[in-house]
Amino acid sequence: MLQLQVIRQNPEWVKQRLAVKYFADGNIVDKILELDEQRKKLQLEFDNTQAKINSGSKEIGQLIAKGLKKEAELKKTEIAAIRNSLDPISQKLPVIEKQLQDELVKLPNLPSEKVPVGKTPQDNVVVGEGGNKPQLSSSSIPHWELIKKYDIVDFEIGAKITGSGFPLYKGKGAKLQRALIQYFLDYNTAAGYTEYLPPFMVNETTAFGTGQLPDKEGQMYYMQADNFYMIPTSEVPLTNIYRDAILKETDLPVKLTAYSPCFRREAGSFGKDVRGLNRVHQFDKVEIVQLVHPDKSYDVLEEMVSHVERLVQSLNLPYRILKLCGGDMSFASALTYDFEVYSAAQDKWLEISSVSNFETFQTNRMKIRFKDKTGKPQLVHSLNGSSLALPRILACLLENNQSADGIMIPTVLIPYFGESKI
RNA sequence: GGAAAGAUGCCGGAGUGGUUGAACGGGACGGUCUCGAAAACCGUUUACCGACUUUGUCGGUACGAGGGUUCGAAUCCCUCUCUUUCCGCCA
Repeated sequence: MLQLQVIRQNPEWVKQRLAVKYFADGNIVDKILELDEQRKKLQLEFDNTQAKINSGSKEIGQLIAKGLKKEAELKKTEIAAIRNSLDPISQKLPVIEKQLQDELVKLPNLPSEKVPVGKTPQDNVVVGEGGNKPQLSSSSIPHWELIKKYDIVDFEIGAKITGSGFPLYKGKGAKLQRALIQYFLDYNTAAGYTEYLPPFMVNETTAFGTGQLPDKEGQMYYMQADNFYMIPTSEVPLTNIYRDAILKETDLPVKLTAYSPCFRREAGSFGKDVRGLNRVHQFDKVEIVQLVHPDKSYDVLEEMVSHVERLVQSLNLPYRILKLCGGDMSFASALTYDFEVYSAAQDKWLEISSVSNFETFQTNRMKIRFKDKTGKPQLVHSLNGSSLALPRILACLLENNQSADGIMIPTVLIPYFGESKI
């Protein structure tokens, strides 16, 4: 959620920045300013009337204390009349406030000045790459065939148990997941991130805090009986740990990491992009989150990108880093880098991490603040990134490392996996 | 799932209708003292909204959340949420 203050101060600039994200409805900005004016006017009226009631009530108390019953009764009817005049205001005020809020949450975050102009994924800018694309033999096969060959992931039984898109990992497949999770977590904690294991279901307030609600209900699994949502990423519970908190400046940066399964309905996805492990309803991911001083968030973003880059490098996968253009960015982000690994048997780049700076967009919703040097509370900046998402990593490992001898496990994973190949 | 108790400021904890934004204690911060520190003493210490003569003054809101009674509610009533203890069930 954008800060009202920012919109007030420079509405035209806000509209310009929104246009970079191809958010066309600039009228919302004007509507917000208008509602804000109305709200202020009502607020003033309310405050003044309430002040009269408060001082009048105090007088009544004093009159009663002096035993001046008659005068007190007189005053009572006087105040009651003022009270009645307050009713229409106190009914109208929350309505306007709600309208203002409803408009405010419709606006996406403003893209940073660093965001490349562009509308589609073709306009994203490659800012880094590494690793070598493997030369596979003609007999090489895609991962959805490899998992059958080695009997390590079973989609049919997953579908039998739950439905399509719920893979069942088996044997060495299951163990490799565990190895990857543990390796990723160890890597993150070694860099100073505190490990958490959060709840996998969250309430409405929490889902609102990170921007999943409103409007993205359809992407989350929902437990009607309890009004809970299955988390689409552990970013949601992790960032909400600090909802409504006022931190000390010396507490920053706050660095959090967690493993969790992620649940996504992926309503509307279809076609060959969803084959095998490319797109599933439940997958495992290790996430990193940071809450930082506003002056430092863009440095921290770069630091998180290189943190993830070193992790990808350690797995010996060919990768590239994209800076997303305005049109391809998510609702809440101010600047996003995507990591993609090259899946050789599919001849395709697969997204395995997305690292973003949200500036105050999330923290304004959650009211995560710190006290600056003057003692005033100020919103912190929030950032997060995948470090890393597992299924596509697995797909690439299987495809790129296939050989006549089996699938070769990257050296860094051998201590966790216990073997050098599948 | 059943029963009981409870939810107050950074923390502990008073407060059952009228200067209580909140006693008392602790913490934190500032000061005095000291070579320095401890102790002692003095002082300060919430957030949000708004107005203005905008490093300040004033008004409003907030004692789990929402609603109600009243001239006036932390205090009375209703609903909900959460916590603790006991019982039941259970990995």
